Amino acid sequence: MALQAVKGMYDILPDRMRKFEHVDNLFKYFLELYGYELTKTPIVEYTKVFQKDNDTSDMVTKEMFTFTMNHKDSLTLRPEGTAGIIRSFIQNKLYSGELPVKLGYIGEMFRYERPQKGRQRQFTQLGIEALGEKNPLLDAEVIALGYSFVKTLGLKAISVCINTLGDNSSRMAYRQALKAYFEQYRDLLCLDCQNRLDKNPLRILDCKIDHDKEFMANAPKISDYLSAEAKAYFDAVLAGLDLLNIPYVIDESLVRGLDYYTDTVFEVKSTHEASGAQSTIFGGGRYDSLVEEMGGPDMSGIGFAIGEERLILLGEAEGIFEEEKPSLDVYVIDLLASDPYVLKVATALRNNGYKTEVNYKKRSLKAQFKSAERFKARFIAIIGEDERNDMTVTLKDSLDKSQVILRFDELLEYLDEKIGD
RNA sequence: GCGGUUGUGGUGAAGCUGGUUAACACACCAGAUUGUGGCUCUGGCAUUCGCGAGUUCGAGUCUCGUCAAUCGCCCCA
Repeated sequence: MALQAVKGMYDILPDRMRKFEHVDNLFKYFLELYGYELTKTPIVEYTKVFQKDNDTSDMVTKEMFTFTMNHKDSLTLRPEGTAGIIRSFIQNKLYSGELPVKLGYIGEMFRYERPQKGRQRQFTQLGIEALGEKNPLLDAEVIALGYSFVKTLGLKAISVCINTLGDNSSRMAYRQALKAYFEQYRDLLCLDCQNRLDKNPLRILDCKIDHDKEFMANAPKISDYLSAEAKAYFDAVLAGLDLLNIPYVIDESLVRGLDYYTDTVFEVKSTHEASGAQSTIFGGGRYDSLVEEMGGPDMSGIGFAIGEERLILLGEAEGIFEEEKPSLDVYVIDLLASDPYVLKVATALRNNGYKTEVNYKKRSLKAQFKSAERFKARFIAIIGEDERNDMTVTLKDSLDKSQVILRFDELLEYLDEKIGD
């Protein structure tokens, strides 16, 4: 069988790569604006890094690329960015300096899931984590960073959903209440939800099948189980968003997949039809206990991760990218079939900052002109026997089709005048 | 892990109830035009229909399997 890429993993070819570059650059700009520093952690971690005690999410139980090397440690291709960053934060004792520590990352993540639109087995996340400070204004600021990044990129059809899970004790109490409530209706729940009832009752709330059933309406609400502090905290986050003019929707069924979140959780979704079943562009939230659980100091953190492929998919649907391949300054036509003088000219051009392409192939002048056109070359330099012998270049301007013969040492000066800024 | 749909050249695709030379268009290459881009014209470009079996005198067309893509469920960025 012919060789092919692994299922769910895709090549990023030049046309698409330009879009990734564009998105990456804007993201890096926002990191700078908000004082986050770019970091890189390994793609592979010990499996323990991703396995929390009493974690019930499917992602951790069955959707990871996990393997064992030399019958020793179990390793896992990272399914998300936060755990690795926190491991690094603890291992490198970053908590001993100025707080919060604000880190950003761009990297590949791996999840063993069935691929579909907006879901790949290898995908890229752009993320940030702010560690070591718990303040509702910081929460608002983190959301603001992501929101304005996505807005500045050019996406229009987006909506910010936010919720609070309360602190650990609020959350526990709520979870118990939900479980008790749904237990009464166990037989009425769909099969998936009967399963969720034991594993993760919060997830029942946003089940698509059971959503409209009668007993849903009276299910306990998180807002009734929040401690006074948790309630005040959430209100302060919302006030922060109001202040920043960020529109949001409070969604009490928003619980997020990973179990470590406490207090603020949020998701930014696309409302564009092209998003298919995967409409979440980015999501994140605050985690009070994760750092400590992983062996670090008792510090809270907050972060989010953006799915870059999804972002690009939507960007394409909303037409925010320039499709044009970058143009060339000069295309050098070689009529002599690989004469060193041709390379000398091309190199001189490149050394002076002109994007230059050379034809090395032996083919007709006509074919070379067509090639130059495909590259969208502004100038076409023709080198044949006469030019080589006289150390000149025939230069044709593709805009007005005018043509001049220049001595080699005049060429750069001429171009500087024509296109140099 | 579960379900639906699809799979013909570089691309978009035609191919009727199985009948033997796999349309057409674009792109690409060459030439007409041996130093000039467009147009036009001429010619070239799938030993073969994702892959493997089977049914048949005969399979791109039917059956099974397999791989892949795609959409949805689950889960999630």
